[in-house]
Amino acid sequence: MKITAIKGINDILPDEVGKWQWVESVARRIFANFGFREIRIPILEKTELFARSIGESTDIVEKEMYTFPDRNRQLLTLRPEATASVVRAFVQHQLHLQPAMRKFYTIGPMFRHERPQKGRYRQFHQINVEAFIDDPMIDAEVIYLLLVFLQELNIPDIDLHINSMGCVDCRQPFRIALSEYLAGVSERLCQDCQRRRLTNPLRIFDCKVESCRQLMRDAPVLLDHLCDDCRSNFASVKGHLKSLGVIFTINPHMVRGLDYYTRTTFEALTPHLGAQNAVGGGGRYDGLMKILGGPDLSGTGFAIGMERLLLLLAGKAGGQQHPIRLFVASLGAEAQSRGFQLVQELRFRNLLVEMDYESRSLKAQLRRADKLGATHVIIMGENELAKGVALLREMEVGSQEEVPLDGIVEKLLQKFDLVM
RNA sequence: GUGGGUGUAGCUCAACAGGUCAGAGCACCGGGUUGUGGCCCCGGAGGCUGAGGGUUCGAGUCCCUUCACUCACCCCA
Repeated sequence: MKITAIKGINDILPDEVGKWQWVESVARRIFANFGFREIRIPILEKTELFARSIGESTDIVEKEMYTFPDRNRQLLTLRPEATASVVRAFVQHQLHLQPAMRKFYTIGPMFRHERPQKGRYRQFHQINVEAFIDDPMIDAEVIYLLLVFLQELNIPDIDLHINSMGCVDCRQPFRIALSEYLAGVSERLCQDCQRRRLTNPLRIFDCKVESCRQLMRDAPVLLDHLCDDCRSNFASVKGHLKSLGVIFTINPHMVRGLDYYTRTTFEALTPHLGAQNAVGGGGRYDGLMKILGGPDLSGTGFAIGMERLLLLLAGKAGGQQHPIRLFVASLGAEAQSRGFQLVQELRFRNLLVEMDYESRSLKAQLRRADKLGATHVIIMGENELAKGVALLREMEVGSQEEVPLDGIVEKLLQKFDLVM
């Protein structure tokens, strides 16, 4: 029985890594322009952190977390999302005392024990952005940043949906109104929604069953029940978005999976992800930091699914491996040893060089050099060694010239413009 | 957790209704040039056809079990 990777937890092979690095570098560049600073948070946290932040009765906490006791019998969890950790770190290090430290991003793996499918894996990667500033302007900025980033990557057909989830004050009366409505139509809901009605009524807005959708068309909507503060806050966010030329759809039925969202929520949707439709999503969370024992600062953030992003990028060129520049081919033990030394010295001097470690035919070595994309090859055999030279072959044209071994390193560095 | 699809060489896939069916292309290795790449030609290596059991004279092909992958439901990035 061969040991394989765990279901839904995949290797990223060298040929794909270029794309990952490219996406990450674009993210770092743009986020930096927007004043966000990278923060690196642990992959493992105390289970309590997620239970308290995400919400005890969410699917994530109830059945999707990788949770286990460590050797001291403390319950630990592989993070299913990043926001809780960023907030925890912010609170733990008292970063609110440094007013210039309010905007963060982080990139890394998350874990959820779900059945894998297209665009959904048990270990998946997110790019997260969080800003702890209480102003509708920051909501608009964060949304704008998400769109700018996706645009920079040339992701096609992105549709931005926004909604407001209100605050504790307006959500409570609304829940009651919704529950009353649902109780009235309960028998006409699908099986799943019958269950949702009691566990998470808001989710019924997400149901794909046509009959449920019809019923929900007449259901009360949170947007109509916003309190004055929330209403004007939402208006302000929309105003700022418009001022930035952002095109959006107000989707009063959009529901997000984590309990901590308040007021502004948003998703970047695409039709190209199979059963999935969100590449990125996020929103504002008012009470989270206080729940986690910190100051009462609100936050706004989003998460982008890396794998989903890469699916949308598939087929497009993205970050190639640097082709090597020089290949050193040698014939005979003596020459091979000299070649080995030459290769290491050139590498030390910052040149991308490769060689063949099995003593193969010159033909085989040149073939390898070609495969690796070398523009030049040094050929060293007994004949050359005896004359105290090496051959420098230009692959493109197939010409070669003799180069004295004496001072060959400097000569090559000059050739590749690497002399200091 | 539930349902559908698929499992044949490293990769992508063939093999009519069970009977030379274990193959092709790419990749890999070697030769064509006693020491010279890409194109071309020739050759080679590589698979107990996911695993186990059953039906049959005979199974990659049919049946059962199991595992894996995949898509979808659920849920979410």
